[in-house]
Amino acid sequence: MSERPSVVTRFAPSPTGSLHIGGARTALFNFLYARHTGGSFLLRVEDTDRERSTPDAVKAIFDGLNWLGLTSDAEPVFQFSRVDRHREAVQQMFDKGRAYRCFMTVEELEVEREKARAEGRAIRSVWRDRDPAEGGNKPFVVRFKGPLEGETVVDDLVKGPVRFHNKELDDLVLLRSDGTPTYNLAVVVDDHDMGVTHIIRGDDHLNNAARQSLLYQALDFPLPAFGHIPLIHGPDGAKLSKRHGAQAVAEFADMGYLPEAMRNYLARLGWGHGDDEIFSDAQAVAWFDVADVVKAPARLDWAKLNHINNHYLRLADDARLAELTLKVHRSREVHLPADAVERLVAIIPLVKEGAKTIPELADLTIFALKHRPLALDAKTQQVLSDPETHGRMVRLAEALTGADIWNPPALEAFLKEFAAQEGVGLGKIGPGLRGILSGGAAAPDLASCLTALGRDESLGRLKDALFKA
RNA sequence: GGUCCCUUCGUCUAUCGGUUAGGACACUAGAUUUUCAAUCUAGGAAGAGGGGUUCGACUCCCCUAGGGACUACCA
Repeated sequence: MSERPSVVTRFAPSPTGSLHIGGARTALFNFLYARHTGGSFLLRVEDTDRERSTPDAVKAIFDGLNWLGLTSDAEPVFQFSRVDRHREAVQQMFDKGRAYRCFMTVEELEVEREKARAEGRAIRSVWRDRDPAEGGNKPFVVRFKGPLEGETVVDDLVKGPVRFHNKELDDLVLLRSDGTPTYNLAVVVDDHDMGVTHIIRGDDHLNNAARQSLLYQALDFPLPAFGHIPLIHGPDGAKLSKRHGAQAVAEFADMGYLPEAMRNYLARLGWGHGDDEIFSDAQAVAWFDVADVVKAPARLDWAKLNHINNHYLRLADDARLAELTLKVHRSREVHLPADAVERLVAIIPLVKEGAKTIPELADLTIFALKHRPLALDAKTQQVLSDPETHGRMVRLAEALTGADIWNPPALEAFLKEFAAQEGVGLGKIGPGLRGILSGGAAAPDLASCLTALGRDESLGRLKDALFKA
């Protein structure tokens, strides 16, 4: 039937730091496009720079991708392990007269660089047409012998056709003087060998795409499709950096954002499907196409991320949120009761609509984890110091003791009824009761508070506050 | 400096020659109210500027301005 090879995309980070959200979005787009087309998504670690690549960075990147659920369909390829293959490719180019040894010293290179810039052209080595024997035993790099005329067109999936004059494209270093392959050579050979059909990456590589296209031609490799997506900027429009709050996906995780929320937000940043704002992973897969990616860079918008995270917090399983929230309480060194998890599972569904992140969920649940007797805040103490209010609270506690109505609607009705009996509005009861139950911390509505705390804990807190000493 | 990319409300975006330029977040006002939220209703808010092409441009072309990437023996 169809002879068209299936789509293969890849994410190819260099392990020199953490996984940034820009990279994460690139990975996401590659992942979505692969899933959308029924193809596969691969991972390659570009570790040819031995100086800067670290195992910690590799781990950080893998952790980030796993957290986001962007797992590759095959074992990750480590680029450095493929040096022999890279050298082999260079040999092929030598055989075809498409590569040459360049014995320029760094000083000579510097002079040529200046000259080329002044003349408005790309760097060319005098060794292009010289006999390598003249170089003797001096150190050399291997350069690509690029075409001097004509043009190279990168038919980009998102930017459209982009034309480059070949004379503007310099003779790339293929092999360094120590014999190791450079990035431009390695990507081309690896993408070809891995069967990559669609290269979706940041548009900081758009210029490289032209140079790499030349390498594909020289190697007789079929040209893949390119899709260069814009970078993500900070809220002020400048390149995203530390001062914008966060850039590593691990930081977003620590700040209490859910991976599914990040996926939705990141997908919507620089790509859209009509008016759809919130959508499932399945919908993203069904709808995504690189061709629909927006051409202009997008800015990170914390408010919108918060909004989306709030949405997914509402959908999330309460036990899962309880675990996440518990971690935050632990990190805050809260003295936790033995049944903390149970308490959290009970209270989270009542407060999560008001939370944007996990730390906020911690703020909203701390009242339920307090140990009796609670320390009451100044405001509550003041409210209770009023004899009338104090008396009313005592009557409420007594009435509550006799009632067997521990569910929100019944308790709500009960409180209203009690207020009516007392001849006052809820405003005369709410602040005091709330303060007693929460100690002054944020808490949901009263009926929910009572329900979540449970009869014993609720009555206990009332007793502590009203009958102490 | 050179090459290349980009430019619709504050932000993310829809529009693919004919719309009162739509939606979302944010914001403002009101409603609700026992805290903080949440929720509901209403509202303000955009085609960088200038030339063309066309009966008709946000949409196509050119110029200008602004932003960005690349210009490494980094990736």
